[in-house]
Amino acid sequence: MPNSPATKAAPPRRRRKEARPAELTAAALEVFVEKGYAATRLDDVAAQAGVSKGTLYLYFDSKEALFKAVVREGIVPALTEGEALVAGFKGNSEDLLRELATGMWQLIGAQRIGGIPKLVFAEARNFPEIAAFYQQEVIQRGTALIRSVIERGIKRKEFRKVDVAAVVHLVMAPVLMRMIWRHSIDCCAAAGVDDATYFDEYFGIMLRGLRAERKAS
Amino acid sequence: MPNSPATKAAPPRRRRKEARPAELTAAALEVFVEKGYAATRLDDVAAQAGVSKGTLYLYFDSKEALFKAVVREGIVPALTEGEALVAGFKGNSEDLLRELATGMWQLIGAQRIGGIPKLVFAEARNFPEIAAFYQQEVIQRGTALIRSVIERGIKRKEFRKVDVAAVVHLVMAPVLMRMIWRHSIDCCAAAGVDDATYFDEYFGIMLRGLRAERKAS
DNA sequence: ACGGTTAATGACTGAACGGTCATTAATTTA
DNA sequence: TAAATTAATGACCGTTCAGTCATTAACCGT
Repeated sequence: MPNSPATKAAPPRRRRKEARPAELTAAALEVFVEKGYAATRLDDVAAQAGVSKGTLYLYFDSKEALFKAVVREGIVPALTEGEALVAGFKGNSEDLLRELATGMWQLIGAQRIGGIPKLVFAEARNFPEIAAFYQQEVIQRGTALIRSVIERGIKRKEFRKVDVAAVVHLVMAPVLMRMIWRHSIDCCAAAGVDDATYFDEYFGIMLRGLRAERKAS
Repeated sequence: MPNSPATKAAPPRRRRKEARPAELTAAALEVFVEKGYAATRLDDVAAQAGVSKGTLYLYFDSKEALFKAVVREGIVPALTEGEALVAGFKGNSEDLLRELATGMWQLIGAQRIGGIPKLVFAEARNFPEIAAFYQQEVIQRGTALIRSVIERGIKRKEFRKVDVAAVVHLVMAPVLMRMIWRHSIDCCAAAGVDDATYFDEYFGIMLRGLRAERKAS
């Protein structure tokens, strides 16, 4: 039994004004993804970060502000990166879609932050402020990004003519559902299908489904 | 001002032992879908059904029991119907998949009960009992149902050889995501795409993606 | 009409949680 | 080293909610 006799001796306070915000959003991400928004207790976030609840309120005005910070830090940069990829891409649109989806999966889906979309979908109704925020900062940019890829493919005659708005959602759905499964019923191994196989089949179906038919000469 | 002078006169009690359970599950469905599981207050469910909270506990042991009753009443019968469709189907597998997906959408997705999957995905982590229940009674049967259709198609050489487990999830994803959108960020009109268009494009891509390539003679 | 049965009620309990603020102590400055 | 500054604390408040139970009243048989 180390640390005797007072095992519960209060650890010394540390003043670390600079490092706190990042530590707190990291801790918050952990707990939000684990518990959801409403069910996250700020005491738990504080404990996870090794500080008291009071300290949390020193850096963030409210639970909502804390959540927004987590999203801005974890998702928005990935979107910016995706936009850059699309803007500068030279090859065919199939490859672009592949790279974009794969990149987004690696940056978001496969990370802890990949638990956030589930949370937002789940609790949007109960927290309209958060829904509006996420709509603006993530969904609008995300769908615009996919749309630009689909339209590029159609314009270059690599993809069939399809209803772009619908297809944008169809392309995103399997990726989003993969994130959702991973963070809900069967943690980390949705029905025993590994990521590689899942994405292989995803591209196999999606790209065959989008490909412009080769007109018999 | 009708009903004067005591506008707040307590409405008379009514004893309706037979009708209550169905009324209560209907009210519960409404509130669960609106608020989610944890955020649903049993007082609200009772109010929605026009009874007091005490009455609710007369018919259901707990919130959990109430929720299970809602699922058993609203989703399980649709699965049974789907199983019957597949078991007796004579045509080709493309048409079977079409009918199954369309039928499930009409029976579940387009109804209020279509809000339940979102809720389960969202809160499975926090309520393991409910996750296990839903896994057993819905997910297992649902995935088995889709799997049987995919396998049928491959066996009859109507579909390509694919990784069945992965494709089962890929086929379900767009339908599930449609339900989720509908009950979260943009209520009832996911990004301005109507159901008909969405499902047209869904089948267009999925079936093209699954179809066995016609070997050049 | 009246007494017995039981469906229905709603005030109450105990636990939980977001947010506050007076107090404490680490660090800096003089 | 002593005073000033401010980061950090945690007890506390008001509110919310699942579940309980003593009381009330609707219905039924006689």
